[in-house]
Amino acid sequence: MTTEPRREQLLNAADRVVQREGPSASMNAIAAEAGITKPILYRHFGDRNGLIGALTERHTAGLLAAVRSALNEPLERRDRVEHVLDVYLAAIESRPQVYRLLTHPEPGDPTGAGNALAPALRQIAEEITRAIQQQIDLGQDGPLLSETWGRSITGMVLAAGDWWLETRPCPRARMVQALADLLWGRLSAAADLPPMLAAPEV
Amino acid sequence: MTTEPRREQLLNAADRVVQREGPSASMNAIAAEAGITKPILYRHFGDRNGLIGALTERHTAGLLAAVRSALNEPLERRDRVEHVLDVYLAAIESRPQVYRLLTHPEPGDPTGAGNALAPALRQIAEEITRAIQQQIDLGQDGPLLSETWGRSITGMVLAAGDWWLETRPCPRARMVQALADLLWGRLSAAADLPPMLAAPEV
DNA sequence: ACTGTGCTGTTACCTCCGGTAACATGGCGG
DNA sequence: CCGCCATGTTACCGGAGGTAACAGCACAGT
Repeated sequence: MTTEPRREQLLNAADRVVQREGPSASMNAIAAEAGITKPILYRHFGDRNGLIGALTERHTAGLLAAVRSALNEPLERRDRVEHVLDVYLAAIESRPQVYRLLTHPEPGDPTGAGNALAPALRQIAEEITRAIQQQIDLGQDGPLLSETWGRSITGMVLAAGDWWLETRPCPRARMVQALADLLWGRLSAAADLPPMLAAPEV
Repeated sequence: MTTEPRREQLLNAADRVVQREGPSASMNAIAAEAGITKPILYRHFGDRNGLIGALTERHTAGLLAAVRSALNEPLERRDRVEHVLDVYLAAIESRPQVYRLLTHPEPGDPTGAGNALAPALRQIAEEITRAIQQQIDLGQDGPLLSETWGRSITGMVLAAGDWWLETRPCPRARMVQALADLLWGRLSAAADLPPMLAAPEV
């Protein structure tokens, strides 16, 4: 009963084919990779969402634990935030396909049809919310702000991380700085630029 | 040649059925709504992505123009940012289904397979980048920061907006404040809370 | 008046997907 | 020896996106 070895084998096969073909891999492909046929997969996982869910749960644990631990590191606040950002970026950098599975749930999901955030990201958002709530004094607006910010920061880092992975505009450390600077209000602190009155010629 | 009226009719039908059934509406359903059959749709739009693309382009224009104009409003920086946030939230509030279509491109898209941001959002991100670049003095890091922040802010507002639409935790104006506060570095400015040594026992 | 051209529309089909029903094995405890 | 249960199979269903081939119809040009 400890971990149901057959299930693990099937998940390993699914993992391989997802790494190779991306999250839209078909059930047939996964079954073939496992050397069997579809109905067995359905017996073990119910439906496709069950399989993908089991697959993501596997990887979510690690990412979530890493982020959570980073959120509780005993550092100055800025350093802690940078540490969290670095942990996330390092994670998605090390295994892009896996992270893509976690962060971009492809299929038409009838359950909660409009979620921007995949389950793994929702958990991260909740973790951030919790950390804000118990580490930072935001007065009576605390609950609303921390919830909003948890989602916001998650979405922000998701989008930024995707873009960074695609285009690699700078090393990771610099990206961490750029994101932390944004959260630290550098957007509001910087000086104005004189308005462009007309497009300069040439 | 001016606007190809037949195409417009078909897009109107597609619009109706998407409003009703969400972005995963089938080609058959759209054809039926238009009172015709599938091959005509394919003659006009090539494939499903073509149809959805044409449909989104229609609505993207409005949203993009609204955001762009808000970004160039002659206000104090904080007020300008709040204005942009309010414009976006008001837009997604007024027609959620349409904006779900714009912001969450459901299908397995082989083109640029990992984008967190739909085309409409990519354009918004670029708009924000441009605004930052020509309004704010960020020194030599300007280009990198503005690009990063453009994507980041877009992702942040996307995630926050989705969550807000789903759960409606507060009126729009308050949400605008919460997001602007985050961008203004309130996360870094707030006081520490004393560390919880152990879970209180009630 | 005839014919070509181009758009409108149809029916019928293909492939592939997620998912299921029904049946065939093989090991293992009573 | 007998169930029992998990393993595996083939064959199918409904519905998705997409295509081929054919049928009207309207309007130009000769």
